Amino acid sequence: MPELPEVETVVRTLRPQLVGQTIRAVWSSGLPLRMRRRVDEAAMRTACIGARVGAVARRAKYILVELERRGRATGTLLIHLGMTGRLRVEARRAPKAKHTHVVWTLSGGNQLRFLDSRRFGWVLAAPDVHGLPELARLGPDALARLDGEAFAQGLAKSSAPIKSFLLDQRRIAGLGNIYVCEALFRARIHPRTPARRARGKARPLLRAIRETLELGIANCGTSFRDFVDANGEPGTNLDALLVYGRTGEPCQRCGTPIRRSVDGGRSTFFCAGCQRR
DNA sequence: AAAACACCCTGCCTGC
DNA sequence: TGCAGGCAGGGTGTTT
Repeated sequence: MPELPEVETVVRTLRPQLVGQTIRAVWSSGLPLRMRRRVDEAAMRTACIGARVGAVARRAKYILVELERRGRATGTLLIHLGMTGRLRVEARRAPKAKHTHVVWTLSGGNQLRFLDSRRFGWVLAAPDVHGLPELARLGPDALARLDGEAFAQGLAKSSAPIKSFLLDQRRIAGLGNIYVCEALFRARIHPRTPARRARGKARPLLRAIRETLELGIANCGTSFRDFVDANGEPGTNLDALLVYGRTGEPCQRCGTPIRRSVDGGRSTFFCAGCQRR
């Protein structure tokens, strides 16, 4: 479900509720999550119980809850929301909603809860998560200061459609289907353009990506179906989308009806007038 | 090595 | 009202 702006929104709403809290207990449903992997409850307990939350950060679409003991960093709780993952902070006595898979009890009397109906999300805790392949293979964060020249060189070496290129988290990390469609529209690049042919547009494309993501964050995320932040609030970015989900509506730049195609099994929205092959 | 595809899972919406 | 089919913003492993 969530892409970079949604994850950033969750992190921002989570941070004030978690930092300074000590984790007292951990529970998990035992059901398998992403790739049929179960949460390693023993490792989770070892890393979390008695630890204090020092910071809450984001790397691409991952949430990092930094743990410390006696003021020293001792580990990280790593969370990926997948498609339908949600984090909520609720009173300990509040009933556990359906699809609750992990619960961390906090010193203040609340619980952090991870819910995920489709179970495409992932949760783990470890002393050092940075060497894990999940994080190690990520490309530069899409909101980091990106090197336009390096990005252009990456484009030049790939024949994949530009949409696939941008969705590949090893190239640039944090974009998903919605924001890729939006960024390509802003940059006037057809989604099926071979990456190497978009090389000359590397800088405008990076600018479009940044604008798209910053707008998404300013609007607290896109709530297309059911995205909500850690307080249960939906974002308002749906209204700001220019092409995604707008099949048949006139392009806001040229009036051509927005088209939908399917690429690699995923919906693509674009304007055939502005985004020429 | 890179690109294309199948797969993981539930919920919701559409059309019959 | 029920049911089948299609669709969904994620990543990963396997095949080509």
